[in-house]
Amino acid sequence: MFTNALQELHALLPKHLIDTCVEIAAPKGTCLFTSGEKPTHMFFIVTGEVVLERPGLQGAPVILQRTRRGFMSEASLKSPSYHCHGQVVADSKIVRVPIRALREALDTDTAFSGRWITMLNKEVRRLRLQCERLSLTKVQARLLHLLETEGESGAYPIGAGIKSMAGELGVTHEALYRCIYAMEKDGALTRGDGFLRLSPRV
Amino acid sequence: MFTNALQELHALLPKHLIDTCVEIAAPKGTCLFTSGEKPTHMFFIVTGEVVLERPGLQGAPVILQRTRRGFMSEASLKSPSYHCHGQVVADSKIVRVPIRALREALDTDTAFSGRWITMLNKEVRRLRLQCERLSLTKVQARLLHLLETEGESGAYPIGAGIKSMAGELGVTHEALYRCIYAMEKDGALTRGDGFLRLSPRV
DNA sequence: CGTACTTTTGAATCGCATCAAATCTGGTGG
DNA sequence: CCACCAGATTTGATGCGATTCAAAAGTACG
Repeated sequence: MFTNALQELHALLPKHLIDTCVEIAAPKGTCLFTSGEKPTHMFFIVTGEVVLERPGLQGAPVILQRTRRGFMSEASLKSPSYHCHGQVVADSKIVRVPIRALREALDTDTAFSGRWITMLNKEVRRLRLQCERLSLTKVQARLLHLLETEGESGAYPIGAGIKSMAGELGVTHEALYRCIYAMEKDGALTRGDGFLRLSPRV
Repeated sequence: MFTNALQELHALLPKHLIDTCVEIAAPKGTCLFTSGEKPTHMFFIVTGEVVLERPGLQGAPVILQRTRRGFMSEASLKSPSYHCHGQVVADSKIVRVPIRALREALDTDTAFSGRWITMLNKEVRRLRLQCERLSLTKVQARLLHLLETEGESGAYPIGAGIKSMAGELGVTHEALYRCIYAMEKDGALTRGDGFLRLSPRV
């Protein structure tokens, strides 16, 4: 649809909101927000990678969302406080939109709120796919599901590394490495240019 | 917030939309819609239980969502076709809202679209929790997570049975039975009245 | 060159899926 | 009222696959 993430943002937001946006460079390791904090901005990822995470019940952080493009934590639009951390895991370019102006625009501009609802619908569907994926028991099944549903004709960017992918898939990085290796050996998969590519079915 | 699901619906929808709603009784086994079909209505579950499911890659159906109250498949609002099945798994009372009127109301009534966005935000958060839950590896951890996040102070309705719960948790029913039994024996859990109850920490 | 991190390989263990079967349950019809 | 059936529930045994712990090799960066 859009070759460029910024185009997408411009198509979504009304013009007067765009003027209030600030583009920031967020190096890996930056914390955009932490749990409990009051949201003042919405973050739109242009390039790079950001994860939403929560300290897990047993200690290990759980990744709730991994975003390489698009809004992060849309759900916090009307929340008085964040319920998770926003952590930058790869050098990123991010557009910051003041949340108050955004809320006002949503209240007055019906065309905009329609587009916003469309975006949320997309996110809901994406999350349902992720749930479906996580309910698969085998690593290979999850990886195939990821490549088939999120990849562009079977090509999926590795992004911030296999470890980060493993987290998103809900498996250990060792298991994912072994799975990728086995599938490469089978010829079901190739790796290169920072992409995983499904081999076309013969 | 609302003791009654219908109150919730009335608070959400504008009055003129309520008049277009039809309440239907859907016995267990009813299929509300199937994949590929064009959405003409939105379904609001008043009582009972409905699941969104998709035929899994390996055959076994995958449960994407289990709703006992509230809108089902909100994400299909603007979709030309459903991407999953809506299956009634317990005798249910359901309100059917014509999707066209709903769309028109969202386009013109900003207060309503604001409430709709709030609802979608809640759904996004719920789905993220589900992802978090499914990324836990042990059955007991998933069950605890479910009771802690979705239960009312640790009490969670079993609803349409353990098998249905097992599907939602992404585990086999045998594993869940065994887990519940073990936790009951430990005194961490009690069962009764169709509820699972977490024992208060001593 | 050293440090920190990712990637990779190895081996042991454990929990869950799987298959099988018995029991229990509610509902139906004779 | 009982026989019967379909489904849910429960228990048992087995094997696989992922986790886990450990450690080596590779890589980026100052």
